[in-house]
Amino acid sequence: MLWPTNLSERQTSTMPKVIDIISHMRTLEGTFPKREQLVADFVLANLEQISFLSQYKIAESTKVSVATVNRFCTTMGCEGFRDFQIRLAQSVAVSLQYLGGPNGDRSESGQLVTQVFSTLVDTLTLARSQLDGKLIETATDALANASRIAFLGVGGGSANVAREGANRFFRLGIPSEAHADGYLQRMLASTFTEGDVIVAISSSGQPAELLDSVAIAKQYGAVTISLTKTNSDLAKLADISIQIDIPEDQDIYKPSASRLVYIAIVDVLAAGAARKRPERVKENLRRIRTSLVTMSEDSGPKPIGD
Amino acid sequence: MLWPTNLSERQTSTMPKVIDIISHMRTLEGTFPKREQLVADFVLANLEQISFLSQYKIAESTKVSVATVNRFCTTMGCEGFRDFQIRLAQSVAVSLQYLGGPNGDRSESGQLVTQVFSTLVDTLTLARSQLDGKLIETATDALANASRIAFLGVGGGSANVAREGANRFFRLGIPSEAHADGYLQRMLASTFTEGDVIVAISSSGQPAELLDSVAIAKQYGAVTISLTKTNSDLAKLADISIQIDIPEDQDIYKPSASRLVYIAIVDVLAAGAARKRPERVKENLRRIRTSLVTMSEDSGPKPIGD
DNA sequence: ATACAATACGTAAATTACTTACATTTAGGG
DNA sequence: CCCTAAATGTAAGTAATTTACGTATTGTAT
Repeated sequence: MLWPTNLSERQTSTMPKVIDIISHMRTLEGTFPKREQLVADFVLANLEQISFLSQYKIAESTKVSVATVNRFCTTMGCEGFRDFQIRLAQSVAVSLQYLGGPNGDRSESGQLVTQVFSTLVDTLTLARSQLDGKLIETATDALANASRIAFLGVGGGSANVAREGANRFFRLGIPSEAHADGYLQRMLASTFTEGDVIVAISSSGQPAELLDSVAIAKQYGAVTISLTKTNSDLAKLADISIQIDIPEDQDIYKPSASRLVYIAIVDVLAAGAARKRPERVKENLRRIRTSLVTMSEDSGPKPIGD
Repeated sequence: MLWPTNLSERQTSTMPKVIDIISHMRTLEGTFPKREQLVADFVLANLEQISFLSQYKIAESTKVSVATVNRFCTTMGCEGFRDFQIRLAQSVAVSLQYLGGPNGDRSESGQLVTQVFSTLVDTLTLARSQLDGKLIETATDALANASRIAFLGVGGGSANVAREGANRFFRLGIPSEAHADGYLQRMLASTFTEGDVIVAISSSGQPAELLDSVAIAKQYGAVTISLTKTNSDLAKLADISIQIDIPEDQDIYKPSASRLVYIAIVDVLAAGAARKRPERVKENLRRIRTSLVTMSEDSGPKPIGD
């Protein structure tokens, strides 16, 4: 067996990787017994359908016996037909993913969509691998207990991330604001003190406004969190530095995915902080929803705040 | 049946979409009958194992009858348990692919990160399957040839998406602005005319400000694009409607992923428009970069505008 | 060429798993 | 408190998979 099939046996730490059964099949191509080879050919020719067929149907189509189909599966290293079917389904799903999705949209704009989304997902994956659970823990702790939070960002992208942050956190009942202007940032920072939190966001980690603001706030006892590039000046300066290294796409026609990643991280922080203060959050969300309900007749569960 | 299971019947051209069963399950979260909900919870908690379990094992673990497990599958829109198993395997494979395999970080915050990122990836996948290449083509055409563009959004989330849009498109050399205020929106709309484009963004598709603004702009000959919920009022009103159906997570501690999807779609539009006017884009990006370089010594390739 | 061994294959029985019909319980509304 | 409809469990029925065993085929050594 390649993979534990029942819960009690399963290892939670190192689950074996999904072996790409399609490649495996191609590797074994030619080494199969004659009739099994027929099955292999048929499978390769009908990858997308196989998973929804029964052994009988396959046996019928290939003119071999059911047992041969079954044997083919064990030859492939699977437990039996069932196991094979599932593994194949997984391989196929992954392969289709690369081919631009099951909708088979091979048009130019379809590919554009695929390209942008793939980049985003890849970048998200990359970012996740760089996130340290403990650091997130520390950051959410600070945020959940903050008496107020300021999100600072400079330039179009980061400023928007900052706004998202403020938007998320005020819903948790923590006074939150976002600022994009350097002078305001510095002024604000100097009013921050113990119990307050500054979150500085910058993909370059260099803007002087941010560096100044963080230094000022720190000096007055506020906790400073940075969301920025690994080893940048900003990362070195802040108390808690969430550092992310994202390859900026050189294709100037492709928007950079980094701000999306930043927003995702802000999401994580907000979700984490929310769990640490459940009562207040519930009440606040209820109030916000109530205030919105009067604006439209539909009161069902819907995105809070559009 | 959602998908033809035998070869003779199959259509090769328009294979039905692989519905992302995980997202679908999250959509239905809370609407299941009590015992079926138990099954749903179990499935979500053991995504990677389920496909290798039998109905019995699942029934046993969740303390419900086999029949209930089966019913759960049909409630999910599947043919039966088999069908469900395969579909789930596919969804899981795709998700795992992106998440780089089972995550080793089993700490609470590690799981938090995984959860947020998984949801994002799932939602992105789901959204992509709903995007129609032709529609995107039409939209990017209109945008690339616009003499000016206004991005309109109401409420924290959508307003930010609108800002992102403006931020992206002004870099392409197209005068772009974003507005979150209802009165400004209506006033602005009435100044729009042929050759101008309005992009209205709303996850509910109901705000009166947006409906009014779109109606006004349309009346004066501007092209109107909407980015909103399927079949909403806004979707019906706009000339070009990019319609997306995203399950809003019922877990109030988990931020909604929809705005991220909207930003992703704005990315797609920007990338598409950029390709249609390569010369102007290059020149504009060059100028923007030049203007930034003077602000910091480092002139290497870096995210344009932080 | 022939006999022997080993592998390949099919048939059918046994087992396992899935599905459905029906009876019972539970929850909501008058 | 009763009635109805939905939800659930039980158990019978059906389909699918796996296994055991016997036959056929292939290869090899004499």
